[in-house]
Amino acid sequence: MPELPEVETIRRSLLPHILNKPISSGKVLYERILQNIAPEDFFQIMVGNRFLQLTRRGKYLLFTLEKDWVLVAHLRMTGRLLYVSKQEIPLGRHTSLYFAFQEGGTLRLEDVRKFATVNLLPQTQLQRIEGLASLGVEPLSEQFSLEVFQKILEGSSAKIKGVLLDQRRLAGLGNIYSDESLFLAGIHPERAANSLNAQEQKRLYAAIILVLEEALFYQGTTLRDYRTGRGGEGSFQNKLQVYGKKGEQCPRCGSDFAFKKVAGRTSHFCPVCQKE
DNA sequence: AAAACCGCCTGTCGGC
DNA sequence: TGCCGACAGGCGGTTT
Repeated sequence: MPELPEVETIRRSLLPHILNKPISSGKVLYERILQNIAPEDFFQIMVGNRFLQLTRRGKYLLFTLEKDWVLVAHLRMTGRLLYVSKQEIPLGRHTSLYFAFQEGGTLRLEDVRKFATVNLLPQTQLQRIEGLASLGVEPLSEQFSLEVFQKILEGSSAKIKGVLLDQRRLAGLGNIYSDESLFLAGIHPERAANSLNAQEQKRLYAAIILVLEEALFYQGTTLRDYRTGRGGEGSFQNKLQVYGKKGEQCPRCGSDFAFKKVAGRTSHFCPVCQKE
């Protein structure tokens, strides 16, 4: 499931292929992907237009177009964004939307489970996308200081796992990197966020940054659906310590890993290294 | 006000 | 072998 490192990898891998190329045509095959606009209006704006910039905020990708339009994409669970150089290659079975560039090549959004969303709106209206407007701090930015993180933790008595997943507090963590960060820091997912002592706060802060940076270096985690913008697989799945390790033992202490639903998601942790 | 729960979707897997 | 329920998890909306 694309989290921050995956979405950032997609951004970087699409960037060299899609900028400043006039869009000559396109099609929506799953209409409900368009959140705020009808297909006819959508293509009226898109055809003849060009992507000028591609940026990321949390798990959102923002394609800036001419005339101040912005296409905002969120891949949710199984969405993929792919640049395919040969226009003739048939569309995948789960293609929801594609654009063809005048000079050849297509940009495609594929999504098995159809949760992905696309909005097209003027730059000045971006705040209309509630989830985007309310995003918290970017964990790989300079704004994410230890002090900022401490404020987040101390401001909530909810379970730490739920706080890490709350995009309004911290933008970009999903289930995989939350579990990996908590394991690395040795903190139980059900601890109250405001119960962490200064040392634990610091460990978790460092763990989040380390895990995200390493995952980004390895171009994300491909367990099933995730692909880069060019169709490649990431390799951080080979570096996972705890996520998906059912039936295996903790590399640190040898105990059997534990599993439990916390904040609605399966949490993976070591019951010995991560005491409640 | 915050937290828990549900619906959206389809493919995969384990059990019988 | 084939069927079926459970499960995967991000997020918005609803309920508690």
